[in-house]
Amino acid sequence: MKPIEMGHPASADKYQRILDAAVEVIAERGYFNSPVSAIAARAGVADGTIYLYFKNKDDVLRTAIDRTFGQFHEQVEERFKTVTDVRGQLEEIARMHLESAAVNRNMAILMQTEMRQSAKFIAEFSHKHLVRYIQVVREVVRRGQQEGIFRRDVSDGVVAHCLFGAIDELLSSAVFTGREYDAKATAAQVIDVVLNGIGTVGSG
Amino acid sequence: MKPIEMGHPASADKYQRILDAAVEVIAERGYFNSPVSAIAARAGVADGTIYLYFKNKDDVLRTAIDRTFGQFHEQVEERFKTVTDVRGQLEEIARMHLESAAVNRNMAILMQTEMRQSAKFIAEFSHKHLVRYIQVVREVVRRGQQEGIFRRDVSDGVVAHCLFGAIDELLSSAVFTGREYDAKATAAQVIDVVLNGIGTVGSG
Amino acid sequence: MKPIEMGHPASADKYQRILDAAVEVIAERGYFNSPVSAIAARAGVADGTIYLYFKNKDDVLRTAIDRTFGQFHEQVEERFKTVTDVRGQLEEIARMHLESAAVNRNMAILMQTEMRQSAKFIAEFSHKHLVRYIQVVREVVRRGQQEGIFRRDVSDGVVAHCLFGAIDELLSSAVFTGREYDAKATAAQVIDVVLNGIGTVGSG
Amino acid sequence: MKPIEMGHPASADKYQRILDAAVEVIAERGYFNSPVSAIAARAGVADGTIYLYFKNKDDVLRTAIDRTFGQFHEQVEERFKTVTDVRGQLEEIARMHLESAAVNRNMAILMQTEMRQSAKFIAEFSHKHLVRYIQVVREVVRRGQQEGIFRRDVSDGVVAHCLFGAIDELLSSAVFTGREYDAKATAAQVIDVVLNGIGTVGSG
DNA sequence: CATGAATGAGCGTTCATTCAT
DNA sequence: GATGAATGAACGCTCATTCAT
Repeated sequence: MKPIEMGHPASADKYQRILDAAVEVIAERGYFNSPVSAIAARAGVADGTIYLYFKNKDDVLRTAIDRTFGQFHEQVEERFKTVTDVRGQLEEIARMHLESAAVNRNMAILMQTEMRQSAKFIAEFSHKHLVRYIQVVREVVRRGQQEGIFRRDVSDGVVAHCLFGAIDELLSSAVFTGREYDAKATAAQVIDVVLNGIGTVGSG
Repeated sequence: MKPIEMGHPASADKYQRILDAAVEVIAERGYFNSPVSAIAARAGVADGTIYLYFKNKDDVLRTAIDRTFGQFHEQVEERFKTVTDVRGQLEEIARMHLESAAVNRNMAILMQTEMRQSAKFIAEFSHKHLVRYIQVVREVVRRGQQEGIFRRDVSDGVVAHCLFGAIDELLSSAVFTGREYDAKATAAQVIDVVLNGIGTVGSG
Repeated sequence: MKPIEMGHPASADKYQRILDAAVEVIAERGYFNSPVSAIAARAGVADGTIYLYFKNKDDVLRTAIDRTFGQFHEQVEERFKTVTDVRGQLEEIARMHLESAAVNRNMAILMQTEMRQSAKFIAEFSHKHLVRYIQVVREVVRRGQQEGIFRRDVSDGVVAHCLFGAIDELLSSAVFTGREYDAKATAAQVIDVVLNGIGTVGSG
Repeated sequence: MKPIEMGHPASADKYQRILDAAVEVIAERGYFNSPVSAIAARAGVADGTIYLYFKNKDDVLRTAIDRTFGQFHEQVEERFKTVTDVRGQLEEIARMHLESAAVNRNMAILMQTEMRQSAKFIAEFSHKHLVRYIQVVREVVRRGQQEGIFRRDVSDGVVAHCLFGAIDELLSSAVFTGREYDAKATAAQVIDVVLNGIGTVGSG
């Protein structure tokens, strides 16, 4: 609403403060155990204020997740301009995925929990985002197959899901145990496993 | 499947009916949109009856999940008595994982969704089950490494998570899209990818 | 729900107690100024109990009014079996209208106030009841015209509305000033005015 | 119609616009479903501006009704200067009543609905206006009785209420069904009914 | 054991009103 | 004067849980 952000400490960007508060509170307690009043309190605004910025409680969560995915996809696009080889691209995606979760651990928790909810409104928009992510991976894999770098006897879809699943599960485990990790090294490891396999020569 | 119930001798039937109803209803509507009264109605008992068998609503879900994991682990143990080679064991785990989800799709939905509720819930309860699962895989991997069948330069933990994540994600995708799959073939594919990698010779 | 009413003083017919409380409270404060909690408190039940007996707040008001009109129409039908002359019937309707308001003054207030509300849900079902009432009067008037007892040069509809309006307004005035009245005498007066007019001979 | 406003010299315009907007919006949606913000929007002013001109939301409605009644009574007084016979005066009141409702249908809706809100509101405020109206009619009737034109054996109060009620109910019916009517002709009909009665000679 | 009526805390949301600008 | 962002009390309604029968 106010185009020029002036940095007033107290009244500054309530919109963002509400989003941050929501991510924090929901990561801690879960969406359905997070009353709007708790989010408002954390953001330092009145309950009603939430509804000046968002249509309803759903909308807050949706917006927070949408923005995170939006940023992630922007990053990926940007990065793909300079890294163009398939293996590099897969490593970059894995790294950015792991890194963004390390940067915003609350959001990572949210992704690991609330996005899997079967509650209709969550399921619908979450699915959309995941599908898009998988799609990106899938296209890289397909290109790798065309270039003869990847085997053609496994479906690109299966590979994409395996890759995403592997990364996501490593992340999940780190998030829930509170373990720290090196995004770049971990990314390299996953890609190594999926590209080269864990079998010693001749085991296949 | 119908062992002699301990502690609910006369009413093992109702106990089980409530669990089944809970899984059904929660899979359809989500935990927070499933009133106890809906579960009771589906089970054909009075609302209050649920509290004769379970401490509270959480307890019903928790028990349902516990039992499913329990059965899964029993199956795995049983199977490992006859299948002893590492590759075979990994394939069996993957197959049983995918198969049990196909057999009881409602429970599969629950695992993909409600099991990953709020950080608290997953941290305190679900995580325990996943850790145990991962542990089993990990031991197989470790044995493979000792036997020289698997590379020793990647951590068994990472491999275990990658394997579990890959299977789980394929499953998740199938559950959400409603796609049918052949558990054995799909299991073979995943194991193939993770053991042999997707890179063509020399790409690694 | 309990077919045989056993007269337990405390738990007896909550349904009726809620209806009575609603009529009381709404008569005092108006529908929109009567929180469900106030109705529940007056009825001596918990807020949630209202929803065991009624779909929602609207439903309580609607039911109360429906029942009153239902009883009124039953009375009218019953009475018309023995009183068959048109003048007598008009007097009976007027008397019963005024009497039922005297018997249940709160309901009378409700009719004079809440039934005129433009709020959609009220307007719709109120209109239905009023139309039915007018219709009954109209038919009596029409019969009087056919029998040559009433003038044929004024529309039955206009006469019906005049009659209803006259009675209703006398009632309204009595209700709001708290004045007592003799239903039979008042009814006779109204009918006298509308049948014979107030003009002295030759004034028309 | 645009006298020089006292007390709001520069902003008579906004004052009136708010009143008009309130009448419009409340007629459409009902008082309790008309947020102040909706009235402000319709008037083309900010929400807060309403509170510069009116004490609160109630005050806006009250003022709108007050002014309408004021204008009506001015009209009646003015008209009574030239029409002095009792029958003529009754016809004029009825006509003006019906006409003003036809001219400003929104206000008519308000009178038929919102004016009759909760007992308190009507008792304390609206009733005053109705009493004044009735009083005027009553005096005309009384004069008619003194002049021997009207019967003396029916109370002037009863007659006044009958007359007002009849007109009001005809109006109400027209408003709710959206029917158009000829104010003068309708007024004549009502007066005819009440003065001459509907009975044929000898029926009384 | 089993019931289901009853409870009441707690939720998401609205909106009359205020007040810093 | 005029604004409209902000407030927070209040609402209608749900539902996990209890307990008299």
